[in-house]
Amino acid sequence: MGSGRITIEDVAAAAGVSRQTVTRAMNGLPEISRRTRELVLRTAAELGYRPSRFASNLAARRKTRAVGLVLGSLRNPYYTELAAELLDVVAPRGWHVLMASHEQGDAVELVAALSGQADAIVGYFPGDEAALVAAARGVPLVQMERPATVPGMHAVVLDFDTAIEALLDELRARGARRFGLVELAAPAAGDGAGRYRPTFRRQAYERHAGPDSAAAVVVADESIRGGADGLARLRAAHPDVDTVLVFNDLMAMGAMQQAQLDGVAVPGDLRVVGVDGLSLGAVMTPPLSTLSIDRRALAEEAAGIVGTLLDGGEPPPHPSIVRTVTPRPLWRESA
Amino acid sequence: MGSGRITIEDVAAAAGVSRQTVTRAMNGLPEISRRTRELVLRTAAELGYRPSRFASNLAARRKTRAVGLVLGSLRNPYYTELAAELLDVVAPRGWHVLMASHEQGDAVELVAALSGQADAIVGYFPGDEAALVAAARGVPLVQMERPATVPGMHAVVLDFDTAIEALLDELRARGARRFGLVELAAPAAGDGAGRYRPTFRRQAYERHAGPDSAAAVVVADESIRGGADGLARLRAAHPDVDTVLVFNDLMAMGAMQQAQLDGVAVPGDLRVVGVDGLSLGAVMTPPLSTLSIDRRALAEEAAGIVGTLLDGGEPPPHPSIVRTVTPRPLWRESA
DNA sequence: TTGAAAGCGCTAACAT
DNA sequence: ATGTTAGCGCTTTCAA
Repeated sequence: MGSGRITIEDVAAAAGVSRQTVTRAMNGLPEISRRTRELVLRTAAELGYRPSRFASNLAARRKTRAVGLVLGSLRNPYYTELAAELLDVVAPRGWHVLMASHEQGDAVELVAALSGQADAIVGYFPGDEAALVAAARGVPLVQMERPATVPGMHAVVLDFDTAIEALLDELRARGARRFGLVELAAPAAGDGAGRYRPTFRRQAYERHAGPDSAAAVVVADESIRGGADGLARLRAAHPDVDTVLVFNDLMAMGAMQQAQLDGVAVPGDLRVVGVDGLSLGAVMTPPLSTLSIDRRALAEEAAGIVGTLLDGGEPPPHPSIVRTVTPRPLWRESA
Repeated sequence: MGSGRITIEDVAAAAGVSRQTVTRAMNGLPEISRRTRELVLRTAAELGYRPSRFASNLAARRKTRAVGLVLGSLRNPYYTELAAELLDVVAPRGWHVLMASHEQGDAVELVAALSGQADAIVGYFPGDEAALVAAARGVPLVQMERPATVPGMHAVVLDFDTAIEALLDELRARGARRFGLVELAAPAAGDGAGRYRPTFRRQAYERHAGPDSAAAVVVADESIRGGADGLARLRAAHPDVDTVLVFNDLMAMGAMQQAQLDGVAVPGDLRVVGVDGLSLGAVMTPPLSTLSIDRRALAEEAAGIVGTLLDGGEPPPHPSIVRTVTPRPLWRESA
């Protein structure tokens, strides 16, 4: 007895029909009688037959598309809301989405693993771009929030320079005099662990916050706790800060929590502004003002790039495609 | 000129080597000289060659596994935290995860689509089980929070009866006299739209809340707004309710918001308890007490079932496997 | 170190 | 309504 898997051939033999008839029954094709269809389906079920998805996709005319999505963490609503948007955007095109997060490994490892199952990979890839492209083995990569610098890498970037300049201007108009920033710390583990590099958000902040405020920066972990902790350290070092920009909304929630704990009135004593535009921010007390990133636009741009690459008719190699999305302030009550 | 895709054959021809040599170069196998490897890699890049994932997976000895995950919505942190746990659980086994949500279509449609790309599908499947199993075409289904009643369907269920009885007892000990429930409304669209069926949570509530409280139930949408709205209606109809159980934490957040808006002190005037155990609940004011569902356990049980089915050595058909997880109260400050 | 032959398991034309 | 013949594009023996 062959010990391998049960194939279409086994079913055909058991049912006393041809392979083709089994295909017709399994896939609900029309050219088959009710009787034989049911016979085939029954014997397939009895044998526990399961079509090989690789074989059927290889033989089939229409290949189904799949895109890999690499996120920082599924525990940060920013990423999951982005994932939600991407699903919404690609579902109508019939694309599948394979999910992965940095919590499971190096970006390079994730890309290598996904490259065997996806036709394109989009998301956040910290690390060396050349290494990423090599790991992708020809599968196109679309990177978020960082420009593409090598062939095979494409990008959707965020224009924080424009956005943060406008944000700070408006905050000044609302009375802000002394800014502070709770910036993202270097990742503790994985790719590039411990190697801190100023984020684009910080760079934009330092360019526009004014000389007094540019130095009022602390780094903190990407979590609610991290934000709380960061605010405490910021206020200890810079008691005169009256307006704080926090790296993202999750951390800003922690900062607001800390402010409340310390008896600091928001926005009376301290204006707090996050970045992301999470809908959850509206449930805070007071509701969180934020520099909102249009996740739908990000998802659409990324999907657009993938579409161009995969279905654009142009044969590879393709020059890097880069699109830009500009965040916009969402004024609620914390600033 | 053939207008089809670029195959390994094209690369082999262009590089003047055999197909096999191209495979060796692309996959980083040892038995090849540096020179030819680089030659092959270069010409592959120039031609824009991308290996067919279907062909390579079909031919390869080691088949990679993929599990489909069907969730209600990626905009509800409960589901995304569950997804995070599932990723953590399956990543060490090298399984891929294909994501889908009810926002993109009927459970039956989603299952049909995923069945072509996944080796098993787990998650939430409202709708007729027989139809789901038929749509899965032999791919095993593992359903959450609903027992399996047909072959091909397996399940991880939640013991709300035990959990809610214990919860209500403890609430009584804390002074609760009159309970109310904000229950989930029927979905507005998709599968089974408009057809309301009492949830297991409601059934358990009605069994244990006592005759006076069993009737104090309103239904509301699965969203923050829905929860706010639900609490308003509950209090209008049953002003004497002093303790409210809300279908999930997301809705409970809305309820807490509404209470604050109406000047109702929590937990002084009204105890509020959610269900899920979201970490975000800790950031509310006051922090949300909740009947916590152990998402890690859910994910582990589901993955365990899939493992048994796929790698258990037993040939299909398999009898339905059902495992149980019991939610436990997580006392914070809202009750 | 490289090449030739033989599948992997299925679907798509074309018969019949 | 059913069977037959060719592939799909790659990896794996095995031989050179």
